[in-house]
Amino acid sequence: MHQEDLIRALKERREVLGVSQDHLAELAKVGLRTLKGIESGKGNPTFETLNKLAEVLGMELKLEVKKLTP
Amino acid sequence: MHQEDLIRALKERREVLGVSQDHLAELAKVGLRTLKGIESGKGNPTFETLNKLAEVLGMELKLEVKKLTP
DNA sequence: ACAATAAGTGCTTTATAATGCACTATAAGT
DNA sequence: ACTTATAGTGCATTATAAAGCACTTATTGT
Repeated sequence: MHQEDLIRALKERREVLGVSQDHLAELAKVGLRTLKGIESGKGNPTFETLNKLAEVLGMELKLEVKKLTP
Repeated sequence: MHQEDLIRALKERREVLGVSQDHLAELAKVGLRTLKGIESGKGNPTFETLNKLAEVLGMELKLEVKKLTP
């Protein structure tokens, strides 16, 4: 999953849940500026930051061996 | 996936492939010190660093909506 | 026991993620 | 047109990830 895709997934999930950046940042205990930066494609978030956001959004980060695409 | 689990998965995959930290760091274009730090549980890697390592190890990072565990 | 390979640690520097604040831009509703 | 809410941007500071270097443990093979 490339960075853009991951960010898109994050943002879409937030929007589906009808949560504002403001509110999400608060719930996930992430700086609002940080969340704004991530969603607007700037920067390179840390695992911890992504995990905090994912948690609140009912998502999870996974690291898996790639399946063959037959 | 918690940070420890993700790191364990990374390390196990490297060992299964029989690749040294040295070699993996070189292939993934990640500093050796950085990889050592990550595998020994220190720090909080960025998405980019994890992705570079995952790529070389034939793995991928995913962000998914959590499935219900019934 | 020794040598060789791999993994882990302490210290330092450099690059940059995280954060807050103030501002602008856009959209949605009245 | 004017609020109101939400999203995005610039700038500065602080915290910390990334990196290199030198060194210390394991671990493995002879």
